Amino acid sequence: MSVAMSLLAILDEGPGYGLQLKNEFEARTASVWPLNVGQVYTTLARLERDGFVRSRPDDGEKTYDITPAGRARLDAWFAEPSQSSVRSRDELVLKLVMSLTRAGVDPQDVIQAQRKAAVSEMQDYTRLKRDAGVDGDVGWLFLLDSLIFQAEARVRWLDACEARLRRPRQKARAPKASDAEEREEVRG
Amino acid sequence: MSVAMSLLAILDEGPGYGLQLKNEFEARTASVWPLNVGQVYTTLARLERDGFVRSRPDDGEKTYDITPAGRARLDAWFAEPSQSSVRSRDELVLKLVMSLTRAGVDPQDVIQAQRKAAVSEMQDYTRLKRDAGVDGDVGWLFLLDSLIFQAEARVRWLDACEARLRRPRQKARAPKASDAEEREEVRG
DNA sequence: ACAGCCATGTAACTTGTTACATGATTTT
DNA sequence: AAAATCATGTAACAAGTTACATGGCTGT
Repeated sequence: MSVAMSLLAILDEGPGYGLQLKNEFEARTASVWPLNVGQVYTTLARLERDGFVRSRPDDGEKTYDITPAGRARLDAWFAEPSQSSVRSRDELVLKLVMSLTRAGVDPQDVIQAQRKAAVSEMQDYTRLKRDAGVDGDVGWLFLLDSLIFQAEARVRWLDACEARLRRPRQKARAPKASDAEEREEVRG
Repeated sequence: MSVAMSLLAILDEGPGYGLQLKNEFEARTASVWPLNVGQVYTTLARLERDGFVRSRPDDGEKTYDITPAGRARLDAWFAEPSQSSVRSRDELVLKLVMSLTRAGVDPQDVIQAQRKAAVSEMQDYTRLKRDAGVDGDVGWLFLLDSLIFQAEARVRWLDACEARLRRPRQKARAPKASDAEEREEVRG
């Protein structure tokens, strides 16, 4: 959905064609989120199918225009709250939760490996931000900040998990709906 | 992928069948991430196709076992870093970036609407955490913490964006490939 | 008998994604 | 002429998701 709505948003600023849209998109995300050209065409076809854009064969390029319905859809998109939780199950969280009951895997190891990756990510983005400076493109700075904030939150979350694992003050509560009775205890 | 790997992780603790796996999964995510039963069956079929599980027709239920290949795949999954940036383009970031160049939409409004939603999310999860207490299920607490940390990061990111918009110290750099020349100035 | 749950499954669809084919124009 | 770039497109697949069909068993 995000890609479709982004293309729609670009088209709302004026008509455009396939490759041009790809370049616009990547210019705004500065290649952190590369976009395969093929996907632009498939997405445009789906947008046209749904009546959000209309194609107009020009010279060599096939130009697309946004329709009133497309504009309405775009308005709705901008107004909608983007729920972080619902959007998709967080892979890392599932990984860690699942590691808790897995024999042979120490959750602490998982935490440390993921922490290392997150810190490294954070450093990369921080470096990019330093290169961009304070007078860079606003959109690009927003994107970088988001990546940094998210990575930082991730590191802090991993630290909190690690701390909680180190002092298991709880009485090893029996699992709620599970019927696995001889569940293995997490080794410290 | 996350769902498939999670089911595989549950199966690694012992054989199981469809509905049971669904219940196990939901018990561990306490219904924050509900899982349609149908998806369990489609996912199991795909896992079997790929040789990660093997089915064994029992009485009424069809029991599944993890295979050595499945165990290997699981090991790899636990070892892999979960990259936050690559996993998927962040919808909210795209929304905000795209709103920057959109006539008729004030990025500040987008920010405020999203901030409100994020704060509300945070409060919901914080309430849930308070109810869970410090001696609750570890996995459940991990999940809640993650949701809280992510929502908090989101709020702080939105605040940072808002602050940056309010003091446009930069010389309103011309957009790279865009041809929108009369860009509206953000109102303070 | 009927309501309700347990249990399995499938057809259909969405979004994302890539590998590949094709032709036109431009550069070397 | 060969290589590169521009431009469009398609077939195919992965993963997620849901609505619906089907059958068995249990309690009232």
